[in-house]
Amino acid sequence: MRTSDVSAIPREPGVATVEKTLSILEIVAERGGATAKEVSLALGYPLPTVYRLMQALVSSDYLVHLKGQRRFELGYKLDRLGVSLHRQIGVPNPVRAEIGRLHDAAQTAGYFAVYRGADVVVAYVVDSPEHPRLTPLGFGFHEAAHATAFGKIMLAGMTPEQVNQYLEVHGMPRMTERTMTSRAQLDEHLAGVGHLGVAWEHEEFVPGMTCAAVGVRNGAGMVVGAVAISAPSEQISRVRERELERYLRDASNHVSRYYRSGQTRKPGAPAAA
Amino acid sequence: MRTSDVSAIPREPGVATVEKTLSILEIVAERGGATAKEVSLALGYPLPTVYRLMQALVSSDYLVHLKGQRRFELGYKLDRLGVSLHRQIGVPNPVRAEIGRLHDAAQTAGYFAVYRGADVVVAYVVDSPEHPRLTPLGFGFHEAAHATAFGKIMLAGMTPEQVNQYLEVHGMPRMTERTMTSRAQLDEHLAGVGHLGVAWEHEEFVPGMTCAAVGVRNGAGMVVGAVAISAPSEQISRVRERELERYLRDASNHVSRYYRSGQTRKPGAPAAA
DNA sequence: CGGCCTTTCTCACTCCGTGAGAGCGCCTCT
DNA sequence: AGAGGCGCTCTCACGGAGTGAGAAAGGCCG
Repeated sequence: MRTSDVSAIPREPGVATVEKTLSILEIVAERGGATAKEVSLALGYPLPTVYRLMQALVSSDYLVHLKGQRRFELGYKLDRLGVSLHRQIGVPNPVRAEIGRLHDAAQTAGYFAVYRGADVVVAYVVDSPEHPRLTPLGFGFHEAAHATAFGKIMLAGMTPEQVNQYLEVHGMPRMTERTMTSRAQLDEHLAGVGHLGVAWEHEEFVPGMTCAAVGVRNGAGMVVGAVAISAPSEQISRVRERELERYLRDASNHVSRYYRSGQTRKPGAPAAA
Repeated sequence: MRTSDVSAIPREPGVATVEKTLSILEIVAERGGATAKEVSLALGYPLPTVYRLMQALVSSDYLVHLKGQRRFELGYKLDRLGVSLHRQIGVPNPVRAEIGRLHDAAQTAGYFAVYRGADVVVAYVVDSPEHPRLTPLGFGFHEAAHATAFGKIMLAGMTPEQVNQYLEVHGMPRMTERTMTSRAQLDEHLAGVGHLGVAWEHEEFVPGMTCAAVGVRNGAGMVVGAVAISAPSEQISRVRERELERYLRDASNHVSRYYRSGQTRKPGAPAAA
């Protein structure tokens, strides 16, 4: 929902046309297809402009024009780009399988997170109707590292400068009443996490939900990722915590072994399978 | 690639900026990430322009800037758009399962195709290392209906005017030496396909590969999609043909039953014109 | 056949994107 | 460490590209 208030908003010196074009794409995506008029109304752009931009998108295969139904829908190039993105983030199949095993064994949603540039990003998730993922924690989630279990593991694996930089960009927004929002508190917590090798997060991100994570390390011993689980807090007893930690360490060991064994990154060709 | 000579190229009156922006996106996708300079060189756009456009893409989350590695890679919004596209094409789970069963039973790659606007598009594929898909036939493939088995089924399910329109847009390009390229020949063939209820395609699309398809019908008896398989021609004996037809009809029956039973989220009627 | 909606076209204006060039800052090589 | 190279950003004046009102063309409906 973009407000098209031209006067008030301090327009970044971006390329206005690009922004308009992309917002059209997103409107069509949100609504599952839209007519030009709907877009025009929703975004406040004049009709001819909308048509021109949409035609540009159609001719590049980012949209298709369903003439019969007088609607625009998303085009096929978006699938290819999505696939490319997944290939760039590149979670190897053995790792996927390991997260699947974690999900099965722990009977919780299972996650795998990696660094990407200065960010911490969810790269793979396995869940099921009985054990669903935390709603915002899908592929590509890269916010609020201070309030998630895998985020803490990954922050603990960064240099102090990197942590500073991360927090400068993202801040420490309060997600729930338990979220840590003071830097001192977080630093102390991260020291503990680094010491124990496991991070717990009790309702600091979503009320009623608990997460835990363990780091994945490469041959040099550096944290390169994290395996994590999430579960309703009510299901987490002392015994259950021990059990989950065991599953996490187990998964982490297997994944770490994979990353140590060579095939770390960019194996050139996305090997079959 | 010279950018200097504007007069020679018959520029469509598209929005040039949009085109440039999207081509940047695609370069980054192809190469699995790129620096601004690489993009500038590859596309022949001046560096500042590339930076400006890339920053616009970054600020909309279509790209990310990995400052550490001085590279741009694809952003997370592309995943969401890809997911939206899949939702718009919307192959219901029971249908997916049926194609999976087709793959298992027939021991071939399995396909499901639907109408989308005036197009015929591959909506779902199940394959495996032993039985891989035909290389260009991935999700979103929508060309050369005259040379594919599912394309023939879907053309046979369209009105003559719809077929005319389709062929006007796409033509009948020769794919192999067996491709039908005359309209009369195709019409005759389609009549046979409509009569038999199954379409075969012997090396008309890719040399050495054979495909077959059977239509999926809704409650009104209209073709709304097609189930298909592909296999190396050398594996196709007379007996095997019979067997594959049986599997296809079986899959088609199950899928058709699903579409008759109500739950058709979209009335995938062949809407054209 | 006549209304209504979608889509395309035209055209003059002006605003927006453009791109050379300079300058800054980080990484690397010696 | 210093020097050099490279990646990245900013500025600014020019010019053409995008813009958007308006109207006309094309379809579908009753």
